[in-house]
Amino acid sequence: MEFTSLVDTSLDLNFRPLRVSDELPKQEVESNFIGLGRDLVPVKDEASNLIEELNRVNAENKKLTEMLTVMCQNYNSLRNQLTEYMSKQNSSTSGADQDQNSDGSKKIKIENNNNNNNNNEIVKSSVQVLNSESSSSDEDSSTKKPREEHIKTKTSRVYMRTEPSDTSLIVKDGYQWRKYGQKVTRDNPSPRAYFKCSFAPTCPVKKKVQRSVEDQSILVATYEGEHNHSKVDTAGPVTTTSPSSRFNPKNNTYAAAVMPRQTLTLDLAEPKTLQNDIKKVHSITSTSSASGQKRKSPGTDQQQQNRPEFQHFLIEQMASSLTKDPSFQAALAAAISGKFLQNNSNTKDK
DNA sequence: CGGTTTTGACCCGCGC
DNA sequence: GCGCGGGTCAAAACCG
Repeated sequence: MEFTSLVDTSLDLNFRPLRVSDELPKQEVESNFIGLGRDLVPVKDEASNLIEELNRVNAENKKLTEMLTVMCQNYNSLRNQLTEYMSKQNSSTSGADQDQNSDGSKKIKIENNNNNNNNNEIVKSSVQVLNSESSSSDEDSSTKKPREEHIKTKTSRVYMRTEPSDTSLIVKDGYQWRKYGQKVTRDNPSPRAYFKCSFAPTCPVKKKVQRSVEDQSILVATYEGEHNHSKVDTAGPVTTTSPSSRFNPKNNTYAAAVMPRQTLTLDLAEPKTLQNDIKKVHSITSTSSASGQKRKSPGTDQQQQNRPEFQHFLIEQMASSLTKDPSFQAALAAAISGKFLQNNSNTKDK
């Protein structure tokens, strides 16, 4: 299982002008645009907008870097666990006992623990892969299904933290669902909701959502099957409260206009790519940064910006801003969990 | 008016 | 055969 297939998430960072910042001397900003022959007052506004934008982009860069680090750590951890499991599987054909869950089904359970104290919505995401020949657990069972479907059905589970006050059983995963039933089960006082993909019967995917017995604030979503279509482009599932980061659930991207008419796509397919994309962000922001400071000492600033320390700082700034954006976190989490599911299905097919 | 949600009824497998 | 429990159906209610 490669991370590339796991997370094919792109970022589109759609930045909007922010609040006015007084950190940069106004004169510098003004002087930058005098040469453009513009009126002073509009230039002032535009310049301050650019500065705001720059500051915000820097902050987001930092956030993104932090988030990337955490993601990479989690990914490595997940891959190690998977590798370990695979090697166990290969070394012993009868070694399934230790991998069996209490319900008897053979599963891979990879947990991705909540990394820190920020407001991540997804506390942990786990992927459970049922062996094609194995029976399903009580939770995962679709006992009435024909055997063939049993073999084909991919089951995965996603854990998502919700607000304690939020009583809805809605898991934002980028797909559109239609609820077709709700039931109170014996082992859990919380009702279990049953959803079908809105594209049913074309798309056979179902999901069950129920609150965790241990922690009522955690929603456990169990997915069965795999989508035969792309994500629905609805604002609902991954609504971002901040217009600055517009998430597109169709392709798991964040749309970003870093600079006016400049759209940037961050491909989260793999850490290396991500790093490169962050650098793209940086290079764009560097450009805007340069335009804001060029006047004073163009050459010096250019050199300054080319310094790795400065680049790193900018990256950190942007990443920081991104990772502290709850809407971005939610969208990213949804995208990743969605990709986990997809990858899970694809892996099973092979 | 069409799509979605709600909810009681029904179906089916399983254990006794 | 019966009861139990999970899953699904489908009519009514709801909503935009």
